[in-house]
Amino acid sequence: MANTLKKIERLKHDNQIKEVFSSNTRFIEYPIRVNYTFLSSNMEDTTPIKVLIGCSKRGVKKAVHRNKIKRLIREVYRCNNNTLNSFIKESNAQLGLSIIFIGNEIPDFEYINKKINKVLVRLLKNLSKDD
RNA sequence: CAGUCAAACUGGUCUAUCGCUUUGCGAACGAGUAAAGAGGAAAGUCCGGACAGCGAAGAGUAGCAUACUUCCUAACAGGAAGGAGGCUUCAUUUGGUUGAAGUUUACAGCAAGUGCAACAGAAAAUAUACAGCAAAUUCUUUUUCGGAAGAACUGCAAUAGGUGCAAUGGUGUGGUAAGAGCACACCAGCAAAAUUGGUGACAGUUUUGGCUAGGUAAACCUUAUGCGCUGCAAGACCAAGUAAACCAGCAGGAUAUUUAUAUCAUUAAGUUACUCGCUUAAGCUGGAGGGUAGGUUGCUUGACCUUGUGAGUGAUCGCAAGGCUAGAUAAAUGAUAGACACAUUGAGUUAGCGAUAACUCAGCGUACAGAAUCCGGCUUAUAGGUUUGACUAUUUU
RNA sequence: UGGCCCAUGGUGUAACUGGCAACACGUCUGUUUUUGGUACAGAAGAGUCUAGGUUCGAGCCCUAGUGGGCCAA
Repeated sequence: MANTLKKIERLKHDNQIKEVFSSNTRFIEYPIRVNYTFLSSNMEDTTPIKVLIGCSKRGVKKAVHRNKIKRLIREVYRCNNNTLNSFIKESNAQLGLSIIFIGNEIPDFEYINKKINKVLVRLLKNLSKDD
């Protein structure tokens, strides 16, 4: 299965975003904060994970740098989301996920790679516990 | 030859793998395939427009902006060319006297009104007081009997009484008791008129006038000119459901009559900041349907770009040929690896008397910065490269 | 996207129409006390967010920037 991240796999709708942020399931793996929840079912849309990637304006001032960070996170997530994807598919639900960068400095690829992998492992563990 | 500053232009290239957005093909929002995909400032949001809506679509006031002239432009607080002033340098002169070059100026009005000016200074705008000068007159003292000194009264008008950022034209002569543009000469400067040149700002010349008019408008203000307000989160459309808002029917205060119209009054609502003005309504029943959330559209062919050519000192404009060049929306234009290019640091080799240059290897680095309706400007940021100008230092021949 | 406001000792605020940057709390030193607090006496600590301009002279006026906050939807 190819590592893709299309428009449909992004978390966009206002209500869904509110749903994700109002739930209490979250953790911080500095400099990344993760919120996640299972979304209420939607018949038309069957993508297993909906992801939102963000970066606060307070920490990083320049728009160029924010763009850069978001692109890095997106790239790493895209390359490593296979196991999570298949896991969710088996449980036949829809996961809403938000990944937000809360650091102050501009990271490089290696750092982000390490962090995101850690995050995904931790997320899997948490989800399997809930089941 | 190097460095610094200023201005203008430019703003890395290629390959592989894995991806993203839009559009075309495709029955298909899937798979596949082809094409395209961020700047000179996309930034700040400081001006000006296009485009769109609002007001029963009017008037006045307030408010805001601009400020030498002419031109350019869709428009501008932008630009071009010029005028005037300031500053610097050089030359020149008895002398900032004259000229040249460069640079710079929010450059209408304080000879409309009002206000302000700490400290210092007699005085900060008003002419008076203080200090000062002085003949005559009166008084006092003294005397060498000529006069002298002091006080009062009176006259004088400055600005050199030396403070201040700033001091009421300057020099000289006459004049007088003492003085004063009081008078005169020369110089500087002002106003008015005429005239010459220029589209004009303005410049030159002549005559007359009164002797002099202080600073500050980035103080209030005055004058002239311009501006209606709000902004693509504007606005339009889509399916579902329903309101204090809309439409229809019935009812409705006083007066008049032609009995459904007019006028008047009360209250309320809507009308861009305000005022006037304008519009509408008041209770009951029924109908039809807005906003908000979501989606679609607005959305990219345009005061467009490239090349050539003509007009103009120039900003700019005309003509011809060719081209289509982002359109996202919790927001695409990316990531990894490698090679080259450029800059810099260190080491080495070669050339050269030398400053240095060329080559090889290694390390580190490659600016500012990311479209959000679209254009024209301005401002600010910017590694390296190229060009031009100014300044500084130094080497070699 | 559009609009509005603010920045002054360590902290919170003043400074009127441009003319010596003030106050409180805090800090430090001394006195009082067996010691600490309280009280009393005194001292230090800014050049007003940054850079230009106007002015004889800017915290104040003008221009540009930096940082922070607020509002509409």
